[in-house]
Amino acid sequence: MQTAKKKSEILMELAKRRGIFWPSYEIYGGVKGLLTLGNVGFEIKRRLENLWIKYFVYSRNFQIIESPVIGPRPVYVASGHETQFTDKALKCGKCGSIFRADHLLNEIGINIPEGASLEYIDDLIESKLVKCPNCGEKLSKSFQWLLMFKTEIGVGDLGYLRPETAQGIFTEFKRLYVHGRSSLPLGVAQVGRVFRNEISPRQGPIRLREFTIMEVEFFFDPDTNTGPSDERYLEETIPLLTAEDQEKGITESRKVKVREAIERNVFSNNWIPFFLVLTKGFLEALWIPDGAYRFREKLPNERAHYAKQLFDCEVFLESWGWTEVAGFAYRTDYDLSGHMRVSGEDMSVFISSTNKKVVPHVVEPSFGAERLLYALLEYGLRIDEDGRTYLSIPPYLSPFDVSVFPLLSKPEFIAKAKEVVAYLDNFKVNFDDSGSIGRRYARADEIGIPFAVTIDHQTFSDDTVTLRFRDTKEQKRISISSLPAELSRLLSPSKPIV
RNA sequence: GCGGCGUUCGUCUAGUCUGGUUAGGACACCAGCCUUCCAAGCUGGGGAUCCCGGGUUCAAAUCCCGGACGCCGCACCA
Repeated sequence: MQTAKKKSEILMELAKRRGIFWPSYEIYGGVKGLLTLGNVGFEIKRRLENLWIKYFVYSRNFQIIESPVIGPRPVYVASGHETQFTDKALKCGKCGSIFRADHLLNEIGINIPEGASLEYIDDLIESKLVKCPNCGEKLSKSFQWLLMFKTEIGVGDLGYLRPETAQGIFTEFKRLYVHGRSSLPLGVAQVGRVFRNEISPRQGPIRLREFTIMEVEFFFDPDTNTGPSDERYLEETIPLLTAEDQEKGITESRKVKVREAIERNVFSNNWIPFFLVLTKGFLEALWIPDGAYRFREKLPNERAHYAKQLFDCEVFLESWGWTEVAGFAYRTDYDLSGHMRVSGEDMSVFISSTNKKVVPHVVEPSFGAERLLYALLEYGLRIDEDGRTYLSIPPYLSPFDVSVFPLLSKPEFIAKAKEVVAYLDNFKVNFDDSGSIGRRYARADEIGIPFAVTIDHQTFSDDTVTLRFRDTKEQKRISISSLPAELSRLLSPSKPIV
């Protein structure tokens, strides 16, 4: 635990020092929950997003779109966020403690209905003589804490910054369905910034007020689209912690075969386990080790308002324990039906095989990019015996493809190195000619650059260079002309397992 | 929001209790020399309104008050 603490501190220090990420607006004192990604962090995150797109969009032949960050109020009335994505809170006038109204009333055996008004709560507090549990004083009138950021569109029209990218897909469903050749199932993805006005964000890069979500809205007809036709996912094993297990007091996940879990009716539909298996392969491609992640079913009281069933993908982080990096929600037809009701547009589609109109159901895999970035870095961070710190992250996620160094900082070496840089113009190259060669390797290792090409004396006689590997420090000789092919091979990402 | 602790060059930190010279160091960085492979060496250099605001004092990094931010606990976490 002592060394574990140390590791996360080293990582945070490295992140600031080398330009991965740091708290935003520091010259104005900083703002909680806002993060700036530096030159190195930007590239790693962008490559992480690209890998996600490869796994969750291209490999499935899904659509990907980009919708506005700002939405007019009715969108978030229809989605239920305006009333549900909110906490009704009570403040003690004396000691200043804040309580969630529903929790406080629950403790004295009163269940308040969903969406109860503030007046209703105030009446209950008044009539039941509920006092502050901390100091016993009178509680103030209840107030609403909305987790969405409010804004104004034009003059006077209330809008919200999106708390998820999903509504930008649901609202466009009719057109997206046509673009998808009017057939189900239909997957539409989006990667983008979302905003949540947390009361008190903590945990550095883990809990942010503005962050990046990568999500798929997968639309299907529950009667006819019962699961993927390619059944390879059924044979895969995943670390699973079900709600049923948790209710029995079990806290450890179990490795279960998907086919067997389905037979035990663990999942409300087969698309959820399919996405869990796809995610397993994605985490492996991030080099998150086996045993460091699990899929935990959320208990009914932990679920978002729109979810009938919800699994979290949790990664174990040294500083924060099991941390949610992705959620898999069965949203049913909740969202499309909500938009039908509020907008008056018909969101149902015709299924020819059953000759019926249905409002499609939705399964939503949703990933937090910054949390995955942090997990990637934490599991990549290595500190060896002589104190060398380096990031052992997958080559295809590193901030540069390759370094090119002159062995000596002499003009002829530098000139030759620059020739090689120019030759490798299909790669993102880190060129560095300052300090000793060892120092340059160390600097490159620290931000996870997987390979280094060094121009040495022999280069001048036979046009070969050394190719050094970050994780092993080993080197091999290779001709300059075969570098592009060799690097391409080394940098190619792993493929989805299903 | 509450309570406790903290915030000093890019980074880590000494100094704060006990107010008093140019706020010291390490690493990093820059220039030059040296150097045929893993944070080497030599010389030189730049770099800190001591988180912000106010107060006490002849004098504040240091003491007091308020705020911001961070960590820990409480609460919260769609």
